[in-house]
Amino acid sequence: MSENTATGLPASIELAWGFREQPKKGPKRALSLTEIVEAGVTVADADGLGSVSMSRVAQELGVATMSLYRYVSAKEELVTLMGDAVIGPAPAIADDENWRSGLVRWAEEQMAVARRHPWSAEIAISGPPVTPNSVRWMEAALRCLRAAGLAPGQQLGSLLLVTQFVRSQALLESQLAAAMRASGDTEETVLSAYTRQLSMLTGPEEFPALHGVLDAGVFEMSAEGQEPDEDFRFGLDRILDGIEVIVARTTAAGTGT
Amino acid sequence: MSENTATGLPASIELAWGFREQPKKGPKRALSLTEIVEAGVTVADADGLGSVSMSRVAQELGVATMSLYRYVSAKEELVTLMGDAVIGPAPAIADDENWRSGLVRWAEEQMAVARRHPWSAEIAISGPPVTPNSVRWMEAALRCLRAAGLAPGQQLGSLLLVTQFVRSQALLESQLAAAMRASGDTEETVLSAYTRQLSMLTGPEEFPALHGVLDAGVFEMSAEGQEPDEDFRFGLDRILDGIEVIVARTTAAGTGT
DNA sequence: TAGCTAATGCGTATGACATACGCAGAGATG
DNA sequence: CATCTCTGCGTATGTCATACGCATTAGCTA
Repeated sequence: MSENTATGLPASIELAWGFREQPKKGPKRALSLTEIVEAGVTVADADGLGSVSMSRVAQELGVATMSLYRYVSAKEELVTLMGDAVIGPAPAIADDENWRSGLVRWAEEQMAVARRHPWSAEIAISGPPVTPNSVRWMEAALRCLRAAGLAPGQQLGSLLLVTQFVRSQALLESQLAAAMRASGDTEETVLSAYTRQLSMLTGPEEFPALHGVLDAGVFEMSAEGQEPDEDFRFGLDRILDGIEVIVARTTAAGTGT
Repeated sequence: MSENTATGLPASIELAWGFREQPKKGPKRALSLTEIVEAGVTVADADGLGSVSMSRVAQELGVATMSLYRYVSAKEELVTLMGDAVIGPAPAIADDENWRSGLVRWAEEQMAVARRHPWSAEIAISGPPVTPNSVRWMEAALRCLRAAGLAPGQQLGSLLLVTQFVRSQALLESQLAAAMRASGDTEETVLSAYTRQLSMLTGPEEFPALHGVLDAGVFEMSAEGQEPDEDFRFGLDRILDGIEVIVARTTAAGTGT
């Protein structure tokens, strides 16, 4: 609602960047932003993002609920900062690193984080990245894409593609895990339940392609697959193949003609 | 929590599929699921998904809040069905249609829906599609991918890629529109504000690739671009290029060897 | 050293909201 | 007519985010 600062960003975000010295006047602050964010992460790790409430986080810290609002102006800011905290610093990208392997590493590390903190994929995106670590990750990916020779607009478009893919894949995994936890069943059982549901709801005549997939036992397969990463790698490779097509085109145009 | 039905799906979902005849005994139902879902859509179209509450929807229909729970066992079900209602029936895919142009049409029509109901992109994905129209859309896309000669697992993986991309693109657009509405500024202003924020927070030495993009005025460009679809088409083409790579590989292997 | 004043932690209060529970009436079946 | 199921819905509960204001703290000034 109100532009709090010079950048137009919430004070807590600027604080996370290290701007905004604390004033000299009043009593010392009993907490720090980092402490609060860490407490939020602890709660989310333990009981999921749904259990993160202002009062729960305050309780975790042994302070009153309203005290948190001296550090964060809304819950959404807390959650955003929690997301920033768990991705951590971006992977280092060497200048001479192959763009594709760099992006693979980028995506894999991001995925690893998401597996460590499944709730992080549930955080609703409320705007472009403005938080320190997420901007650092952005920089890392852009370095790869720039090295690949893409134009700025293409870099941004490609980055979006990769990020969103990792995100959605992580969300999928986390939902599968949640369904397993809720039902107490194995991954295989949960997936085959889905197959059964679709089979009961749809006829093979009206839904031939769907039944083609169901009959192939795809969902069961995905459980038996040695590599849990198989789906992830497939999607990632598809996206990178797609990017490679224009990389090749751009390079050819720049070199050949 | 409880498996209500034979399929294990909530009663309202089965109802949406046309299963589950209404019982003969009690009073006639005053409402229908469709009516309720339409009322929800009306509210969301008018004031956004955030304004959809059980009481608000009930008010829209002139009934009491709790009455809705005779048709829907939780708000989440309502929202899921609202999402299903707005995507509507899937586009028809001719059997001899080129897989790629079929998917382009599929994605464009889905995007058109999302632009008509921006809130639909905000709906949290809580599991695989089980709702009638969304399964029909799934079928439509699978037909294209099957026609392309992909294996079932590849079909599913590719479908995921396209869906999630459309979804995230729609969400991005809707958030941009929301930011414009909130600030009263133009698209150009909102985007250049973001550029300014990043410029103030990051130094060109630490963030060379980022500044490369910022200096190119990418965000401003995207506002001046004649085609608002430009970003959408870029990402979509990238994904389809990526799919095409394995289509070609598969076809070559099947035909040549 | 005695204020002055900004900043702090936090108690209280408000207003949404989802939803459990149970009742009174409807209406088909026996 | 009696019964039993299903209806709409009033009431109540518990959770939450957050606005507001007060008492307290502690650096700065005189």
